[in-house]
Amino acid sequence: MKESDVCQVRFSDQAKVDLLLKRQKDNRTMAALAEIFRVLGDPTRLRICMFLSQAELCVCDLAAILGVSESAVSHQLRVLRGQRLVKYRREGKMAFYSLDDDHVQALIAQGLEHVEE
Amino acid sequence: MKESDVCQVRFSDQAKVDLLLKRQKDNRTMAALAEIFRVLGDPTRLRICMFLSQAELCVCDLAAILGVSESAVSHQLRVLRGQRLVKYRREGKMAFYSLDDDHVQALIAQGLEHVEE
DNA sequence: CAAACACATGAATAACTGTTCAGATGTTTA
DNA sequence: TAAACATCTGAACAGTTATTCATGTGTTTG
Repeated sequence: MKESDVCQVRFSDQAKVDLLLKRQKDNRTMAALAEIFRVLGDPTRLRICMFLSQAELCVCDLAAILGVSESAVSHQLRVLRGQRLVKYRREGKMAFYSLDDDHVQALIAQGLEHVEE
Repeated sequence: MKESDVCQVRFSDQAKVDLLLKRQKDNRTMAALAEIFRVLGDPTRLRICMFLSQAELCVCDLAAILGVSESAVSHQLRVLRGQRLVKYRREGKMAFYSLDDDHVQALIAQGLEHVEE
């Protein structure tokens, strides 16, 4: 019987499993990474990021463009802020949002490559 | 009163809004992209992809490494398969999974750059 | 100062999601 | 052929989440 014909774990190929477990990123990093993807995984938030990659926009601009309420946009912007995906600049009563850094745009571009294969 | 002091939409700066709306990706592409991010946004699925980027693994290997039930892994692999993020190779009763293409790994690497700033 | 305005926030609700459990499918072994 | 095995699948439940609604905060305008 070939070794590869059997589920390794049941035959305690602990070396292989241990190696993978040892090499893995720490839990905090993985949780943070999953969180970034999760945040970009909502259509409204993703579209916000797409538009912000092209222009600095205020809340009601975004609401009008996206076709959702300003309240909904504000809630989502808070989530995006929490992951440092967007930043904002206050000017009087206005709040102008933009992407926090270039990583976000690069991440979206990378995702598009997979989608538009 | 400066034009930038006012929310453009209320003053119907339709040119700006229309330009962004015209430039935007079509709904299908955006939905697909959000879906990719959403799928990678679950810690279990993300960890599966991380491990599969290092080795071809069967379901019970993954279950052992992740510390979750084989059923849960199988369910999540189906989701990953649905987005063509992973593929599998049958060999008797075993199913060996691996990443579908290099985009996935590139996407995760790009995400890590943002997290490990 | 009072009203209008842009935005933020808390609570509530409806919709969604990941895991578990029980059972099914198809393959291999004794 | 029967039992063991690896995997898959449907239903159900608990936990999470995005939006709405009402209200609060701070700024600007008349």
